[in-house]
Amino acid sequence: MPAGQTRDHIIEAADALFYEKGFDHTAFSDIARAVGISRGNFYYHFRTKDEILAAVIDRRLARTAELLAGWQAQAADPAGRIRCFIGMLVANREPIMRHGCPVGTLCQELAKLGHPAQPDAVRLYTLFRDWLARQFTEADRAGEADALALHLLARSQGVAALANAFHDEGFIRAEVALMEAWLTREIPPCS
Amino acid sequence: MPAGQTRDHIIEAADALFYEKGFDHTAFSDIARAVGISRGNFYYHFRTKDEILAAVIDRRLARTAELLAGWQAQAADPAGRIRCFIGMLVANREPIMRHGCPVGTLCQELAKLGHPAQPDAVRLYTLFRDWLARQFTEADRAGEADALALHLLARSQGVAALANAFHDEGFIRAEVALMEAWLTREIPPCS
DNA sequence: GGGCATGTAGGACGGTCGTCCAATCCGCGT
DNA sequence: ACGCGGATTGGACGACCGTCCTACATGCCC
Repeated sequence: MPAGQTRDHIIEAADALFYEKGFDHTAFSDIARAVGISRGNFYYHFRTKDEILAAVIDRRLARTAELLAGWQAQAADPAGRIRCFIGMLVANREPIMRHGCPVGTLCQELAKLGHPAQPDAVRLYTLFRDWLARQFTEADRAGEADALALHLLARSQGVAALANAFHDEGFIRAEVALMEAWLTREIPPCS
Repeated sequence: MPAGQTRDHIIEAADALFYEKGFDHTAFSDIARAVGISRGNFYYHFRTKDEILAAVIDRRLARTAELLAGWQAQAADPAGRIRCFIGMLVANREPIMRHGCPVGTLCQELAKLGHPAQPDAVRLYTLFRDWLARQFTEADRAGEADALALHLLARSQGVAALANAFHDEGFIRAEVALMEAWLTREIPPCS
C-alpha cells in the first residue's frame, strides 16, 4: 500500500479518537487497533505523537474551510449562511451530546496541557470567527461584525458544553431557536 | 500534624492543580511537591487518585453552595443576585482566560475520559442551574425559569471557553454587558 | 531473476505513572 | 523514661506510554 494512503488512514482514525477520547488519553495502540496496523509502524509515517496532532489539526482546518465554502455557495444571503452555522448544532447533536464540540474540546485540552500546538487549534475557531464576521459585514453590520461573530461563536460553544454535560437534546433545539430569533433581530429580513 | 489537616492540604492543592493542568495530567508527584509531603504518603490519606477527585468535587460543591448562599444574602432582589452570577466572569477573568471555567473544563475532561465521577462533576452545574432557576422563579418567570437558567449558564460557559482560547479580556466585558442587558429585558426593574 | 526502495512487523528501551508496603519518626499518656 | 499509635518516608512493583531500532515482506526496475 502506498505511504500516503496509510498515512491518511492514521490521520483519520486519530482525528476520530482525539475527538472521542481526547488527545492525551489516546495511545498509539488505540490508533493502531483502529487502523489495523502495527504499533511500531507509526515511526515510519510520523516521528512523534505531536506530528500526528499537527496533521489532524491541518486536516480539520482543511475540512472546515470546505464546510464554510459549501455554506457560502448554499445560501444566497448572509443571514441564510449564518443559519447554516447555527443549524450545525442540530445536525451534529448526537456527537455533540456524546463528546462536545470538536473544536472547543481540543482547544481546551491543549490549553490545559500547555501544548505548543494550542494556537494552531485556535485557528479552527478563527476560521469560523472570520467567516461569520464576513457574513455580518455583508449584511451591513461591518462595524460590529467581529463582535457579533464572537458572540454567536460563544453561544454555540456554551450550548455544546451544556449539551455534553446534561445530554439534553431539547435544550439544544431551544437554544438554536433563540439564536435564530436573535439573528432575525440583528439582521432583519427586509433589509 | 493531624491527619485531617494534611488531608485538607492535599485536597486544596489537588483542586488547584486539577484546574490548572487537568485531572489526568496531574500526577501524585505534582500534588506532593505542592503540599510538601512525600509521594508515598498519599496512600495513608487516599487509597486511589479517584478518591482525591471525589474529595475535590465535594470540596467544590460545598464552596459553590457557600458562594450561592453569599449571593443570596448580598442582593435583595432576584435580578441583583443573578447579576452577581454574571459578575463572576469579570471578577475571575484572569484565571478564566488562563485555565477556562473550573466547572466546564472538569466536566468536559471527565466526559472524554469516560470517568465514573463525571455525573458528580455535573452536579456543580446543577447547583448553579437550580439556584438561577430559583431566582427567575422569584422574579415571576416560574414557567421558563429552568430554560432561562440554562440559557444564562450556557452563555457564561461560551464566554469562558472563548476567553480561554483567545485570551481576550475585552470580549469578556462586552459579553457581560450583553448578558446584563438581556437580564434587564427578561426581568424589567419596574416589575 | 536479483538488487533495491518502499512499507510493515514486533519488540527493546527508558521513563513515568498509580499503587502498595515495610521501616521510621514523632508526640502523647502513663 | 518508655511504649504505643498516628503520621510520614522512600522505594519497590507492575503496567503502560512514546520512541526507536532491526529484521522481514512486497513489488518494481535493470
